[in-house]
Amino acid sequence: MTTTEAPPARGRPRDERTRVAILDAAAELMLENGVDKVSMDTIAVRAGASKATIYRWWPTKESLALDAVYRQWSAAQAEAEPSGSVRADLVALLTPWSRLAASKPYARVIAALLNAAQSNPDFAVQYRAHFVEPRRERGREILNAAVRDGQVPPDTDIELVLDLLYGPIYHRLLQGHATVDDRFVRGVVDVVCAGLGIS
Amino acid sequence: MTTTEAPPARGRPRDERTRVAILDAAAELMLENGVDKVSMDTIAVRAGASKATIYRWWPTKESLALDAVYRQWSAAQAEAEPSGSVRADLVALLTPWSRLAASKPYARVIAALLNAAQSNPDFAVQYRAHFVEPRRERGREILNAAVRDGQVPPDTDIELVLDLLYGPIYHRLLQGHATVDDRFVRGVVDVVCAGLGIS
Amino acid sequence: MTTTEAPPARGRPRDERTRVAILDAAAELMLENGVDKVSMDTIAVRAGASKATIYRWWPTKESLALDAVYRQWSAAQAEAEPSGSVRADLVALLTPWSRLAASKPYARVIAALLNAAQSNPDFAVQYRAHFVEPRRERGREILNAAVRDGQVPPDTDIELVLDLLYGPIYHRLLQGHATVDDRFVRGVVDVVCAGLGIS
Amino acid sequence: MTTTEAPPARGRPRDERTRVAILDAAAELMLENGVDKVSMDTIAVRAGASKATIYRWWPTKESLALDAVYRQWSAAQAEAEPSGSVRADLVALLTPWSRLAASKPYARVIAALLNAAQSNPDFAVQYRAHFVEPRRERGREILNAAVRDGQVPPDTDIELVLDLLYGPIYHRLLQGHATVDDRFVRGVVDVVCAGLGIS
DNA sequence: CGGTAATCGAGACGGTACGTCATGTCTTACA
DNA sequence: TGTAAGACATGACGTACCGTCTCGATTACCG
Repeated sequence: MTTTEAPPARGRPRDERTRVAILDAAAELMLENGVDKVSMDTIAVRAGASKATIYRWWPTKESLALDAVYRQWSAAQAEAEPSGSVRADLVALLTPWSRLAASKPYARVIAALLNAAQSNPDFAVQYRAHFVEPRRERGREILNAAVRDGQVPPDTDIELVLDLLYGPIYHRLLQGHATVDDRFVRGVVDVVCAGLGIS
Repeated sequence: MTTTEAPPARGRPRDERTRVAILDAAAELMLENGVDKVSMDTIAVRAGASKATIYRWWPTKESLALDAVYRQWSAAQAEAEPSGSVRADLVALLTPWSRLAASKPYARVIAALLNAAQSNPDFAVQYRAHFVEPRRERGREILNAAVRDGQVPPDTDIELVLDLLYGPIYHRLLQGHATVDDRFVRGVVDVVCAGLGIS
Repeated sequence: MTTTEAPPARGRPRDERTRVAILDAAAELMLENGVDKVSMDTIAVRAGASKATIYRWWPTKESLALDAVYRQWSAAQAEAEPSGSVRADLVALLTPWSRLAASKPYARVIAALLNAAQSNPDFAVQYRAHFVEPRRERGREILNAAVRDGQVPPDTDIELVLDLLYGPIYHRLLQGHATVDDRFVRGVVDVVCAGLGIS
Repeated sequence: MTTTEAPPARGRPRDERTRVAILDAAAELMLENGVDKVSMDTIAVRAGASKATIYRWWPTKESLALDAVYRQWSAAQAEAEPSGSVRADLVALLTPWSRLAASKPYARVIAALLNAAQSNPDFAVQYRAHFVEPRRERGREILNAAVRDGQVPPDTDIELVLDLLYGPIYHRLLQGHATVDDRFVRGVVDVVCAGLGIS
């Protein structure tokens, strides 16, 4: 049984340092100024790269923004141990994430990605696959385990519960009408748990 | 006590038909194509107006989008009678609104406004004053009445509850990972009411 | 009898100073560096104009080069009096023109126009209408007059004679294998006149 | 006196088939589309060669164009026997050459070379050494022989006569205001010979 | 036969200019 | 004064070439 060999890789290989420089430059500029206010030229100059090189690997500014921010985003993820308590697990899931999201002007970038996703279904898929689904999946596991344990009734609409958990946090992040802090996250989890009949 | 008379109005008065034509053209084009894909030139041509006239009354494209869409939005509002049941009142508040929001590609425009608001605090205030606060205020009244009635404990964090109600719906509208229908809205209200200890 | 009135001219009129600034900048830069070595951006900056404004009035760099150089070219034209002598008239026609052509690196610009004309029939027509035909026409008049006078046989192929007069001068200008001076021009006219049987 | 031996030739020798493939591809593409419209990438792909290989042997696109077209050009040359008649010898010199030049869009390539030569003295030398001098030299021989024979006065300016012969043909080829056919060539030779006092 | 040296194809890369498009301001004439 | 028409400066866009580079593979000579 032979593993599929990597192809011989003809031609000059992609320069990893350039790739990283572009992503770093994009992330820094976009977080500081917002995606729309940053030009591809500026990113190219900051990265010491060529605009053509950027377009060779990222078709649009938004796809670059997604990769660039996701790089920081995913680097700052820590998995928590399941504790047996649904409430505690949900708080442990949401709190670090909400702290990260509120720690820098990520909301501005998220809003830009969201905006781009509205008119581009392919990009919407990319966006959800990176920023939405992984986090929902973790929540889904916690809730499914709770159903198996009998802590939550078996006819519970898990997807609805996930929206009840993430929706309010996104709401505050994006609309900016109030701050997102640990108290708020705990409050959301408390009401939802109470609503599901969890002690 | 005299009502404040309109000022003498020197020169040619503002043309109301032009104002409406601009708003209509902007709303139609932006709903169909998304705010970013529509240029001010296109709106001007469609409205039979001059670009200078548009900029005279609206400083940015987003402020025009806000006015244009809010005009349709507010025209389609109906106030429901308070029924005595918190749950029923909340459903009566959220359902027509969620139907409206999902009836056309409003989410695309909302996302654009939200995006603009991230980098422009003044516009963020405008946005919230038009699209967020009026609806929250209606919900706030319902919940405050419930507190007065004793249906809800007096230490309830009303703002958090409002986010629990609106957040999930906005979440689905913007992220597009699932549809917003009456069942979903009722589900949200059910869990939240249960969480608050409402029968 | 009413002269055809110019139409009311709606909108902001074209800025004549901008037009002249663009032509001057283009002429100066192109003569100094050659058409190909000058970028539209550079011309725009030098003219204090916008690139978009240039493209609004001139579709290609070559069409701009044509207008710009023709402006200098045509300004430096002086008409000579017919003297009765074909030879003298031809010398009087060709000498000032050849001096002008050799006075600055016009040949470099002409070569660029010629090159562009090879692949663009419409531009070729423009080029000939500006740089070739007016001068040929003057020569044609002289030669036709000579035919009427009987100085030249009536079956003379005028167009061929014109090519015999202009061809050698263009040849030296473009190929650069020898200089174009008054002696050369007179020599060309002498041989051609002798070939036509003119005393 | 020893002929300088080729050096021992270390390393892999140059691939002759590649050289020919590049020249063929360049000639075909440039004649069909014009030098400026053809990119080095396109030539490389058509030739099945690498762009780096092209640049290794030809410093600029124009130098490649020169080699590529000269290859066809020189392959189609036939030497005519001296006949004793100057007029006949000149016609025999110019006619096959003018036929060749007019047989394909060579003028377009010539114009590009000429254009490049205007801004690059070294290339101008190359151009003349390939396309101008060999032909002039043949004409020079004919005319010098005519001087020796006494058919032409000894004080004749041979270079001027050469320009009178080649200039008009180049003029029509490049300016395109009239066709170059055998009649035209014979007409040029006739007038020039008459001008020189040749029967 | 193994090492050294050059050539070659593939293709990534930095850079420059292109020609287009949208924004927001302006200048004119008309209402 | 308000407005339509439309010119204009500004600046970003996304593309196309240029000429250089870095690989791995190839092909000769040379020891």
